[in-house]
Amino acid sequence: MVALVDCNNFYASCERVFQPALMGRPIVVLSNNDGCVIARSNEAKALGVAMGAPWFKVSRRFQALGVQVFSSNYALYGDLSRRVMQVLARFSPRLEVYSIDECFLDLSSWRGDRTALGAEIVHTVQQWTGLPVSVGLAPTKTLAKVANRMAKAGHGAGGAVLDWTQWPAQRETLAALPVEDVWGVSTRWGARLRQMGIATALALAEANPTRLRKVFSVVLERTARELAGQSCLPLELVPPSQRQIMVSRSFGQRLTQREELEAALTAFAMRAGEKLRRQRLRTRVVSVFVHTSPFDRAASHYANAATLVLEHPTRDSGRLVRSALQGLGRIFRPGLAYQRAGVLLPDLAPEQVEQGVLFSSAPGDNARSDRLMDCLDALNRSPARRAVGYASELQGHAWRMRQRHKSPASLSNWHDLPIVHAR
DNA sequence: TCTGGGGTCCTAGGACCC
DNA sequence: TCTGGGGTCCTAGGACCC
Repeated sequence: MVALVDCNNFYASCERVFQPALMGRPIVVLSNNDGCVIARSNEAKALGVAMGAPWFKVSRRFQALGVQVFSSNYALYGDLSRRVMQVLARFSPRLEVYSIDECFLDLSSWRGDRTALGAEIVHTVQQWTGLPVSVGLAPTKTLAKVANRMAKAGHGAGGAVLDWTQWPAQRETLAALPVEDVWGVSTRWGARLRQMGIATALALAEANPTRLRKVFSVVLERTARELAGQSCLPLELVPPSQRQIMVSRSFGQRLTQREELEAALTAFAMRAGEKLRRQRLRTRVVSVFVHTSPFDRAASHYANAATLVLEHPTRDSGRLVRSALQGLGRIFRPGLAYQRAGVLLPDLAPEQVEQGVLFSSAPGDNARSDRLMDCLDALNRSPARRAVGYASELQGHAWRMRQRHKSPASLSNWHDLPIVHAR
């Protein structure tokens, strides 16, 4: 038995925690660079704001309707997410943090009233973090997703809680659920399934699993079996080690100068190094990519990547920066308007095990480099954020993203701490 | 003027091994 | 006329997730 706890309209709800006056009002949160709509409050959904809509195209219309807009504030969302997960861990030590706003809990050993437990989870998270959540209970993860969806729609017996095993209208619910709304089925597979006459979750649950595996893959077969009540996706209680690290951004404006791109890639490589070291990993490969905007009509689209295989795995930001700039040298074409770039570390290894190299001339990371990196990380940790870096980052700042509607970092910056006045 | 940023898994095919 | 049978590893591409 598994519970899926999912925060309602997470980013929008986070913005309300420190601005309660926004309760009941339509809110949207934008992607980096204030590009697209990536989260909407229920009120904004009701007004017809589409998920993924380019904000510059629809902002006039919706701001006239009173929609409040926010740039994304991941410092805030990440901190609130951590707090929610801490609360949930009190209810079951066996949990899988599935995403920034979702968590699966193993309740198979819970003997009490499950709906009551769900209601207590909803109440506690609300009271301790200020965030609304919904709970779906079911024998499989995929069905827990369905149950959560029903709970959010207000069908649950306990308000925001729905126990699938107690739900009298299972078949009707699955029959009314479009197949592409099932977890693990998106538009492409949905279209192909419809061609096969499988248009609803019920039809998928009753489809022949072997045929699904043959036509699609074992992934869809599992989804179908899960819908039919057979658990195929175990809880991942221990998060597996990360396989790759990526840092990439769209620029605040188009870049044409190589030095500007170098500045951006320096910052990205630095950030990648921080992520690498936080997880106690090294990388053997540094890949760098740039591209122009696919939406720019004037010029033809250019996208390219360069991959550098290092002689020794490294966790040294200096090495990452040098490799990234070297890679850029291979793919930079003058005269283009670059819109985005990134650094990818696709081949990670644990920090402490290192494969030796038989014919090696270059030195790998040494104790001195390790100490330097630890020192760098210590200096750059909050509150002295971004205290020390590499000089090539100073060659330009035009790449930095637009964030015209950002709320304060109320939980992660002393200067942004809310002040409560008492009388 | 302006269109996000991360990740994962699976499969097929090619290269290699004995 | 005719040329085996079993493996592994790696990568690219395509799908999915939030």
